[in-house]
Order: sequence, then structure tokens, then C-alpha cells
Amino acid sequence: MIQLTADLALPGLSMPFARNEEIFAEEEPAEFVYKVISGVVRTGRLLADGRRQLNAFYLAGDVFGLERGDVHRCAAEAVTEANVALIRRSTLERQAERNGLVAQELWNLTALTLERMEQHIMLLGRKSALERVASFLLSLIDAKQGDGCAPVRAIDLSMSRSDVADYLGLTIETVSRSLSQLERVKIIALANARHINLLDRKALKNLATLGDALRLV
Amino acid sequence: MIQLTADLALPGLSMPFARNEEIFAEEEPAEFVYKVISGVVRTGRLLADGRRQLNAFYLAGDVFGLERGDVHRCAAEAVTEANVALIRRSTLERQAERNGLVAQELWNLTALTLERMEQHIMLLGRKSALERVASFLLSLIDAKQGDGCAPVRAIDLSMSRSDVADYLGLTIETVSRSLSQLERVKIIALANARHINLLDRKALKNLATLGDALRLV
DNA sequence: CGTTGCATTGAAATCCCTCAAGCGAGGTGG
DNA sequence: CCACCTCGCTTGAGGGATTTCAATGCAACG
Repeated sequence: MIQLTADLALPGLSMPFARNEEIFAEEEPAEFVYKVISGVVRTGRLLADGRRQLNAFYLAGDVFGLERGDVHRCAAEAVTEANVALIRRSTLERQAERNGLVAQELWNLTALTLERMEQHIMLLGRKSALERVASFLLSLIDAKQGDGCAPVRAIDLSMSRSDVADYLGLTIETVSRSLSQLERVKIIALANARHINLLDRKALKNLATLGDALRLV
Repeated sequence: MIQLTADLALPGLSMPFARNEEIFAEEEPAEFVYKVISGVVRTGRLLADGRRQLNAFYLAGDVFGLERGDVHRCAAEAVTEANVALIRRSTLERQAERNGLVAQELWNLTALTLERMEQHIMLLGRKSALERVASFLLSLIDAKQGDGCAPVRAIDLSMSRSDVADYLGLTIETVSRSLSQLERVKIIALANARHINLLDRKALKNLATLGDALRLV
């Protein structure tokens, strides 16, 4: 990570994106690899009839747009105003050839994305709506926890209900109802639609991982 | 691929597995990387209450068990009798450090798996039962097509309805009903439960990719 | 103060799951 | 050799979770 971070941080290549602005499109040539400097980015795909499925949200420090082939198989858009660093892929691959650490880091980043996708597959294939929303909130908490060390008491959603729904394979109504349900049983409190106070973390975790065998060991 | 294939083909390390035999377990130390020589392998995870989600099926030539961390995050089992080549991970990583082509191939294989997972996420999050089954059949056809060049007219399912269901995020009953439905509209014919004749490939593709934007361009 | 966009809530409909019964092929024992 | 059992698959009926459709609320903004 250190290696790539250094390479990616070239300040000249950092670009600002507005809310909902497209960073790259599905099927677009994959000329760059991207790193979130600030803000939030979403990646996803569309079916022709308009159904949308989001793969992932990327927060500051995350790398996205890393592809095997020569085109992007997902679109990427800014969820919030975001600064994104661009690294020319050809440059990166040349470096990887010379420097084993860069190559290893490219592999690591891809494998990390893969791990997240595998977890998401379990969520989409086998979890109920309530479990999905609980898992989602918990993943946001864990991401935040990684940064600071103070226990997280509140979550600020940077994405709309529509984004959450398309990420979790639900409708916005079901997401809204699930959040209301979590509030009714006093697991969370909704200060407003985008600001959530965490009341009972243990209960949330039970819901989210009922019972992910990995966590119970 | 060529590079790794050569490395992986060391015949001394090929191991036979019986139907349903475990190849590695969830959370087991990831000591080896695996390559299917013959037969079919499934990978997946369990929730504590017994719900199962399969990530992927691997056919002859496919590599699986490639991890970033030091433990397997999925279990792997033989679907049919299978021969699997094992490569010690430490060996592979040492080679990757010295030989850029090996490193690149490791990255390629991980990225290929990632691509498949992303496609599966769309299937699980946004496709109906019928679309999922159609997509599944089509992916089997495409995998077969890759080998020979004659147009595929029949599919032999090596996995049970239960495996298909857990892969597609459905129940066995829904899988069965979807297949019957495909038969009723003359898209397929079921010679028996595991042997499917393809009658209308175009209709199957329409169902599966209605309308995957990628394919419509 | 009306408009616009996003979120919540309710009611009805739909899709898929659950439960249950039946079917067929393969294997075993009488 | 046939009856019987088992296992995997199919089919049906009913129920439940989520979607769909529709109305309302709410906050930001011109």
C-alpha cells in the first residue's frame, strides 16, 4: 500500500468531480487507475431496462478502476464532491514490470476488491432485507473505525436511498422501511434521513451476521 | 496463463477428490493455490443458520483458492470426482518476486475471478429467478464453447439442483420451476434432470441479458 | 410561498419461499 | 426378479417478504 500510495499521490494528476458526475463509463477504455483522495465514489452496472446494480462504494484512500482487460466493466460516478487521483495504467504496468513491490501491490488491491465482492455476494444471495441494511451500516461503521480509534456512535450517509437500494439489491422503499424498523427496535436513531445515531451496536452486529460462521468462531 | 499453466502442471502434486469431498475449509490457512485438472469444483460460504451461498463453479483449467490474506475465506469442495493440482503458495510467491510474468499471471487470475464475481453480483442483486437460471445456462454454454468450436446443443449439469440454487440465490424448487418454464416455452428440453438440450439459444440469451447494456451496444 | 427532489408510509399485488405430496431412477435385499 | 427403499427432482397450494403503486411529508431553494 505504501508503495502505491506514493506513486498515486502525484498531486498534478488529482481531479475534482461534482456530485453524480461520471468518472468513467461502462465499456470505456481503461486508460487509468483511480484513487479516492476525498469524497465517495460508486461503481456499478446497468441492465438495458434501467435496473442498476452497484458493486461498491469507495472512500478516501481506496483504489478503483483496476481492470484486467482494456475496458472498464463498471461505470464509476462521484457520490459526493470528490477528488480523485488518476494514474496512467501503462505507467503503472511498466513500473510493475521493474518493481516487484508495485506488482504485488496491484495484486493486493485487486484481491482486496475481490474479497469485498465475495462478501457482497453472500449478502445479495442469502440475506433478508433487514440483514442487508444492518450489514451495510456495520460495514460503514467498520470503515470509519479503521480511521480513528474512538468507538463510532454516528453514521453520516453520503449516498441517497436510491444508491443504498441499488447496492443492496432492494428498492428505496424497502431500505426506508428497514431503517424505520431498526429505529423502532431502538438499534439506531434517525436524526435525519442521512444522519444515523448508533444505539445498540451489538444488536446490529447480531442482525448483520446472523450468523456468519466466520464471525462466530 | 501459459506461464502459470506450466508451473501448475507439475504432475506429482495432482490430487484426486471424491464427490462432495472438501478441498479446503472456510478459515483454513491458505497454504496452496489450486488448479482444476478434471472435474468440477465449487466454492462458497455458510451462515451459522445453515444458509449457503456458492461463489463460483470451477471447471478444468480454472485456478481457485488464490487469496490475499493467510486464510481461505471460502470453502472449496469437489462437485464431481475431480483431479486438482496443488501449488504451494510460498513457492509461487517466491517465483513471482523473481519473475514478472508469474506475478502478472497471479494478478490476471485474481482479476478474472473478480470479473466473474462482479457479473454474479448483478445477477443476484437485480435479476429475476428465470433470468438467473437463463444466465446460468448461458454461462455454462459459453464455458463449453470456449473449448470446442462446434455450436453447443446440449448441456450436462454436473451439479445438483441444490448447488445451482445456492449459487443463484434461490431455492431448489424455484430452480426446478424455472427450468420447467424454459421447457414449456421450448427454449430447452430436459432429457433428464441433468441433461439439457438447447432448442432456442437466441431466446435464452434474450432472457439472460435483458438487457445487459454491455451486450446491446 | 410554490416548486423540486428525496424520503417515508400505506395498501395492494407479485414473486419467491415454505411445506407437503408425488414421481422416477438406481440400489438393495428378500 | 421383483418389491422396496432412498435420494434427488418435480409439482402444487398456501403464505410471506418484498415490490409496486400511490399519497404524503419534509427540507432546500428560487
